[in-house]
Amino acid sequence: MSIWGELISWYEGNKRDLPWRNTTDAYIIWLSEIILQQTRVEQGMPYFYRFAEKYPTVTHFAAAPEDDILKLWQGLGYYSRGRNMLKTAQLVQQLYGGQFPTSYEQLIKLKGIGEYTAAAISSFSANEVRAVVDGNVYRVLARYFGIDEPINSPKGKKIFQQLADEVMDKQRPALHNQAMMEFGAMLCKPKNPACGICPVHLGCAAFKTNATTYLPVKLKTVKIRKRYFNYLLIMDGEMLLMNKRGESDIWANMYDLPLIETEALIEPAQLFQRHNVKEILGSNMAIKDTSEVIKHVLTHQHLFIQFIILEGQPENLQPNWFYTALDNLENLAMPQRIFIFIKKFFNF
DNA sequence: TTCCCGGCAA
DNA sequence: TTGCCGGGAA
Repeated sequence: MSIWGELISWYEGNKRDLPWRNTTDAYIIWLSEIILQQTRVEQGMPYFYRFAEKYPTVTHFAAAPEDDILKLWQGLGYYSRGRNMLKTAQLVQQLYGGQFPTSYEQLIKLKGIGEYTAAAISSFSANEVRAVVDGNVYRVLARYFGIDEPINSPKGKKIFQQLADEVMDKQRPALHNQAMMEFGAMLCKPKNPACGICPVHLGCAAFKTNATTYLPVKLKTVKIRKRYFNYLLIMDGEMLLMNKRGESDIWANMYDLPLIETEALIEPAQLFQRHNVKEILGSNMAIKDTSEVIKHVLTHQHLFIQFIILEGQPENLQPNWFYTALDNLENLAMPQRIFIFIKKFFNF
């Protein structure tokens, strides 16, 4: 018995009775697996029943208009799943005469079927020895073996797939895969796992070291914010109007030029139509020139910077604005982009 | 209200 | 790598 024997016993005693678990019909299993991609069982269940009733075989499915599929899919999200299903159903109809394939190699070629789904269908319908690795399996393996390799890096994915293959109960692939996933969904949950009643907690690395909260490790996908910086270049005689930055944003406490940030790229002329800008600058300023838009890439933000050269004096200086002599510019700490522009502009 | 979760395709 | 979607938890 593999180390997961306990798990399979637990599964057999505690599994939910789900409709797609009582069949080896690859079409029905495919239907359920696609619906359950990125989707909770409770949410997918009613959809599964509707699809299975309306399209009892892949031949029925293949004959459906796309509009009907999408209508039935409505509310499930990730609508490309529905569109891909139709393509796959039609292909299965053509290539295999409506006999849904059960081998991993055939399945993986179909639209909307990736490694996970191919492993699931082939193991459930034909007991092919293919270890499924879904979100549940990542979690169970990371915790049980105490692996802190990120599960969403290419390297991590490879490691976890290999491990899953290695520890798989090869005598009963379908049962093993079901057990792993059910266990992850019911006991080894993302938050507050039920270690107290876990059948394998004694062998679990994360349980022993109290690390379930930290495993699995997932790389944060830093979402990049786009920001649009409109810098104003304003002179008073030989003095340049500068801005001292606050401490809550990038370039904290450094110096740059008076800045008007917008949610999108904007023409300087448009910018000056804005109520809040008018209020600060008044009506005595004219646009003399505008620089190219410079893209400045930071880890978590992309800045689109343009410099607007103005003539005249603003009516209201903001609290952090001040005039300084040009020969003092060398002494002020500025972001490199700003410094380069100013240096070039004043030719020093 | 925001955050987190999750397979596949391009 | 990023976009695709909706639901449930925080």
